[in-house]
Amino acid sequence: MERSRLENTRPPGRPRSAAAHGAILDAAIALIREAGYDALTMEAIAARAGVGKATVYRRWPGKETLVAEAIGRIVRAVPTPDTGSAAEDLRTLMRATLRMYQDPATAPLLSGLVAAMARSAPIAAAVRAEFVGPRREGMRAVLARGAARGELRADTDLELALDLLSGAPFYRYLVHGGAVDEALVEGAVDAVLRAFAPEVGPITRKGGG
Amino acid sequence: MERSRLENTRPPGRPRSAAAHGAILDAAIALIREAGYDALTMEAIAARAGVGKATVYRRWPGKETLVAEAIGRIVRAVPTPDTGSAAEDLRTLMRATLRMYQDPATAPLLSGLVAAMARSAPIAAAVRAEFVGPRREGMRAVLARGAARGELRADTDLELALDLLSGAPFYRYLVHGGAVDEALVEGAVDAVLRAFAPEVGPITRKGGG
DNA sequence: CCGTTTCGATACGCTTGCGTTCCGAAACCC
DNA sequence: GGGTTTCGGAACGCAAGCGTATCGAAACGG
Repeated sequence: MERSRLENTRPPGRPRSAAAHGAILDAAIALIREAGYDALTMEAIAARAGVGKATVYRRWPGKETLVAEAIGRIVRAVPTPDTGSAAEDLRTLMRATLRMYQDPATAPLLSGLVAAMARSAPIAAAVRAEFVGPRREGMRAVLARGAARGELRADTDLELALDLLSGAPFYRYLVHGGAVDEALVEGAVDAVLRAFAPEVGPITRKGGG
Repeated sequence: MERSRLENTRPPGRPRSAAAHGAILDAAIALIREAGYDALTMEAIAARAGVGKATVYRRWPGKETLVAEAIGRIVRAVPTPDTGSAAEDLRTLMRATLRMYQDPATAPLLSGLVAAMARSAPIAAAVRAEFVGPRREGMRAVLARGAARGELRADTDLELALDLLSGAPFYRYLVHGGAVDEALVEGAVDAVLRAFAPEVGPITRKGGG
């Protein structure tokens, strides 16, 4: 292969193990799940990954940047539904959110991530870019399509609607401690749909799709 | 004063300083504000309070119980309005919430408290009892009165409404990073009022007050 | 085969914070 | 004044985690 040599002149010596790289990131996520962000130690990461500490420090200068990169591994690819009904699409998305809160392997991550975000701007940026952003954009698209279709008021404050939908289960889980269940997410969707329903005017029946 | 001697037989020796007690709790809160819960150290608390570490450990067995007691000092006495209009009362309460989020001395506490709650059940209980509970009960009372008065649907899910109202600014501040401003809290109140408005029946005009 | 680099593993020095213990001084009761 | 306890302050031993250094072995290019 001449190409690879010409394109990025492979440095001499033994190449870095991609497997080790991935194992380290996976170990970091697993440990955050189990004990939270601030119980996370570089030693534990290396041990869990079956890797020497030097192998970790060779790749990342410290815990912060490592975690920032690992964030992207938490949850992947939440497909954005588009059935033609904002109500149905919202329910689909919120049920996926519900699953996350009910998953004992994922929910404990939340408080750790919140704490990490508050303390580190790079981590906050990474969480928003890799984790919050994509989900929020998907939901925003659903709401925007609903507004365009007339299911929601044209002047709906999408950001407010998004924060209402995402904030309710988030707040209940982290602060209030109540049950994050189907009733909550369904209720939140219904409430938002009612709150931003178009004015009940002269015609306006239901059959829009 | 014979009474005090008879009632609780004061122990011999120099009595514990109430001033030191308060200074320690205040110092703990001040330090959480400045650097977050997990940057909080017993040494820093004692130093800030102008107190020896022994004086701290004589009163609390560790950081956790100390913080649990200090929580009550963060914010005091949020009077529950009762003007006869749930809309107006809600706006009053949410504006108080807004002030908390906009206060640079208070807002940074939130993420620290969330992290502390996630790690310690006693702290979680203390935060809910001293901080979240009273505010939530006040707002629940406002909503309940509104429902009784017919401003809200009789079957309104109060817990859901509360989580929507409190969750939106909470989520925006901690996760999304957007501006927590008047538009957000006013919008949230309006949205909840619309979401749980009684069915638009025959009469129902606006003049309720 | 030789030089270079990474590999997993271990040991090291360093810092930080915990919780305890001591000190002389002060405050309280008898 | 004597006995007791707390006071603020400092020192202590201990444990944990950081980031670096070193080891022999292994994986590459030339």
